[in-house]
Amino acid sequence: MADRKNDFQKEEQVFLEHLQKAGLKRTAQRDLILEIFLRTEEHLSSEDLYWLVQKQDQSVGHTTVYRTLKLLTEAGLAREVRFGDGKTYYEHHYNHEHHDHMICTECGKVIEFFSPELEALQDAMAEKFGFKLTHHNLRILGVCSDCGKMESELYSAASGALPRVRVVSGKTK
Amino acid sequence: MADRKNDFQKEEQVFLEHLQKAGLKRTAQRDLILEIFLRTEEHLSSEDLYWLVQKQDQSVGHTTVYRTLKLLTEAGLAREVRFGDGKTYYEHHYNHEHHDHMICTECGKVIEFFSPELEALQDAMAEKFGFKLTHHNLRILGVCSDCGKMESELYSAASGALPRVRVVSGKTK
DNA sequence: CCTATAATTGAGATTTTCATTCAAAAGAAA
DNA sequence: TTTCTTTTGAATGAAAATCTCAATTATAGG
Repeated sequence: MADRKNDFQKEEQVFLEHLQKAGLKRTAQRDLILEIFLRTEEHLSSEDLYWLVQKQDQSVGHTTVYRTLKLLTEAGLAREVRFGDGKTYYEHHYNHEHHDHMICTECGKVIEFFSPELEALQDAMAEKFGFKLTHHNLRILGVCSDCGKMESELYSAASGALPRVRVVSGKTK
Repeated sequence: MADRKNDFQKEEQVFLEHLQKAGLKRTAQRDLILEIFLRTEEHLSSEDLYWLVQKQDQSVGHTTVYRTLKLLTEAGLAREVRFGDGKTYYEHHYNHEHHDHMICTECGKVIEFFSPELEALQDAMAEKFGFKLTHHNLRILGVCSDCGKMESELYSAASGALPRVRVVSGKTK
C-alpha cells in the first residue's frame, strides 16, 4: 500500500462538483467509497464494493455504498451494467471510452470491445427514428474460444483489424 | 370474442412436440396460457400474463404461468427480454424475426427495429473474438420524437430507407 | 468555539422478482 | 379402473434493490 493518494484528482473534482451542485455534503465515507471504486478496474456490484470498503472501514454500511454508487452514476463517474445474472454492476465511466460487452455464457468471461462502425450505425439508427440517443447497450452472448475449444488459430487469423479490447473477467459460476 | 380458436395451429404443434420430446404432459392450463400468450402481441412479464389468464380461469396460479413461459422459451415460441427495469419480459419468437429495441426513457415507448447491417456487424465482431454467437441484445435508449418535441418532419424526411419497424407500446410509468 | 440547521448514516425492515417445495390433483398407459 | 408419473398452486425461500428512521455528522453563522 504505497502512497498514491492523489491519482484521481480529476475524478474527485467531478464528484465534489456534483455534490455541490446537488447541495450534498462531502463525507469521509463517500471519499473512501469513491477512492476504492476508482482503484478497482472491474465490474463491481454494490455488494462487491461493500466488502472492499469493509476491509478498510468496518463501520461503513451497505446502504451508504449503494447510495454512493448511485451518486457516482449521476455524477458521470460510474455506469450501471447488467449481464443477465440479475445483479447490477458498476464500471468506470469517466475518461473511459464507451464500449460494449461480449459475454461467454459458459465461463462468464466478459470482453469489452469498441467498434466505431457499430457506434455509427446505432447513431444513424436512432436518428432515423427521431430518437435523441442518450446511450445504448449492446450485449453479445455466446461461447468464447476457450470454452468452445476452437482453434486459437481462427482468432489470430481473423484479427487483422482487431478493435480495441480488454478481457475483464471470467467469473466462476 | 368471436370464434378464432384455430389461428395458431403451427405454434400449438411446436409446443406439443416440445412437450412430447421432453416427456411432459399436455394440460388445460398450458393450453390456455399458450393461447393467451399468442393472442397478445406485447411484451409481457410473467405477472402480466398471469392477470390476463386470471380473467379466463381464476384457478390458474402464478407458478404455472411462470413455468409455462419457461417452457415456451425452451420450445422456441417465446424469448426473454430485459429492459433494465429489473423485470423479465417475454415476447413472441416463433415466426418473428430477430429484432432489437429502441426505448424512450421519457414515455417508455418501445420500438422494435431490424437492421441487417447491425446484425452483420455483430456477427463479424463475434467471429473476430472467436465467439460462437448464440444471441445478442441491443438496447438503444433515448428520447423519442414525441417526447423530444421534435418536428415529425425530421422523421419522415430521414426515413428514405427505413428498416422494418413496429411500435410496440408506450408504457405509462 | 458554539449553535442551529439540514443532510447523512447504517441497521434493519420491506418490496420485488425469481425460484423451489410438497401434498393434492390430474394426465397417461395398461 | 388401477397404477404410475407429472402437474399444479399455495406457500415458502432466496437474493437483490430499496426504504425507514433515529442517531450522527457536516457546514454555515454567529
